[in-house]
Amino acid sequence: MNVDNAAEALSTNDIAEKIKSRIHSGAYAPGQRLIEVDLADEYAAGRGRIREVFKTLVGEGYLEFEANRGVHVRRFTRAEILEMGRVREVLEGLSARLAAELELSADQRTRLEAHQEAMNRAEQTHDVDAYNSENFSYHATICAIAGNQHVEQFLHRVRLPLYRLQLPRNFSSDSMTTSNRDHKVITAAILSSNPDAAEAAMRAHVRAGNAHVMRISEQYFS
Amino acid sequence: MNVDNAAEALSTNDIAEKIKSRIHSGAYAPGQRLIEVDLADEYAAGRGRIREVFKTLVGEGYLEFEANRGVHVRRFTRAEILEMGRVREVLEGLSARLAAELELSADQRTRLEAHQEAMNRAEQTHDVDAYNSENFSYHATICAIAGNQHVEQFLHRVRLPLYRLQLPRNFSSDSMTTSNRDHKVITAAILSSNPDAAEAAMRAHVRAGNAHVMRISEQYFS
DNA sequence: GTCAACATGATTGTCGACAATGTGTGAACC
DNA sequence: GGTTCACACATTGTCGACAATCATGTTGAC
Repeated sequence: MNVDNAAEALSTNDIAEKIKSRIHSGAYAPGQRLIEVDLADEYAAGRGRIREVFKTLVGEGYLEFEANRGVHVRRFTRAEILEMGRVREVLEGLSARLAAELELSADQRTRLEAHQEAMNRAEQTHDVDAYNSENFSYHATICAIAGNQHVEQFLHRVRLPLYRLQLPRNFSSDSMTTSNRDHKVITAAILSSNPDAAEAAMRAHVRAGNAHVMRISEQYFS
Repeated sequence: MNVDNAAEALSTNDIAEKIKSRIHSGAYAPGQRLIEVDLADEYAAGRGRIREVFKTLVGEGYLEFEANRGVHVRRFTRAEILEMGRVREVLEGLSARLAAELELSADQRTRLEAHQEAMNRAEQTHDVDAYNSENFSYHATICAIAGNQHVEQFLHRVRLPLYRLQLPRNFSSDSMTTSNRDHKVITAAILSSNPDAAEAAMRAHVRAGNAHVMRISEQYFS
């Protein structure tokens, strides 16, 4: 497309981040094959560097590798997403548990409450986009409070398919209310340092989300 | 050491497997730096290929990368192992739950029972090595029955530090009895299709193992 | 018209060479 | 003797070239 893809020197890490964000945004669509020389050209790098980035992104679950065919953007079937959903259930549950086990700092409490209130506002004003966005931040915040690197890393991986399914109609105004009811229970459990309740509520919450995936139209899985 | 490292052509995959097994066996010790040109020489490959293998193994948690310093074998602190232990707890729990949710085939029942009986025998004969080995197979079997790719993959990652800690004295004859008591409960829960019981028992079992790690001498973490 | 064999182009697989970076050693100076 | 600078060595970072492989389209025989 662009003729002037001269660009300045990008570090190998920058390239990886750019490719990831293009996958998230859908600029690189699920199933799309990525040609080494094209990207090398586009990012002003040699093929070797692109290849190494590919290997890293395969490891992170963004790309899939096929011998002598290179890589293509990972495509998730409904069955795979549900399989990942089961894992997400227990990991989000652990995340909530770990957060509830800690004595939260004032700052952590404030952040958690702020996200909860933002979701409450979005719910009342029926702002689906805002709710969606805050929903992600909320879960990320709990994960950050939990402070377990592996939980964070693994959760990121099993959440990958959701980013692409993160469409406005993913939340109807109705399911938004249901979802936020769960959030309030989780928030309360964490703030009152009740690990068992926090984990149980979070697991139920994610399980409900998975049930939602089961009802989504087949077209989204292409 | 060897002068005659001529060797035949190894596929890139073979190289990755060989490096992994050397890490497991301790031939490449935790913290040891791996020099690209040395391995390229040893495995009769170019440096580029070795670099790509490194990227893959970093992604799998075997190696750690440092800018301009290459890679070294991942070293786990006690705190990290305990952090991974928390994740292992819920993932092994999920593994047991998923297995218990299924209608097991005759073959699956047989395999599970065979491992349980092998552990029983090892317990009675106080054969710590056999018990250790069967213990790993037992957990792997449950995981295989569960049939969730992500559970399997993630569990493999959080089990990594245990392979190196898999030393004879890891199980005293006493703790072997305690451990196997858990196993019997888990096996029964899976065979009788009781997911809640299976998960709860497995979580308690892993939690006990983590408590054991907390008491291990500091020397093992080097 | 159909199919096989072949030729061709596109893409990945692999290597070696050179540049950039970091590390350690030794000499010069205070 | 101790500190600092500079040089040499070891190692990683990057690229371009060539070989191997795969996909596709074309030719020719039946």
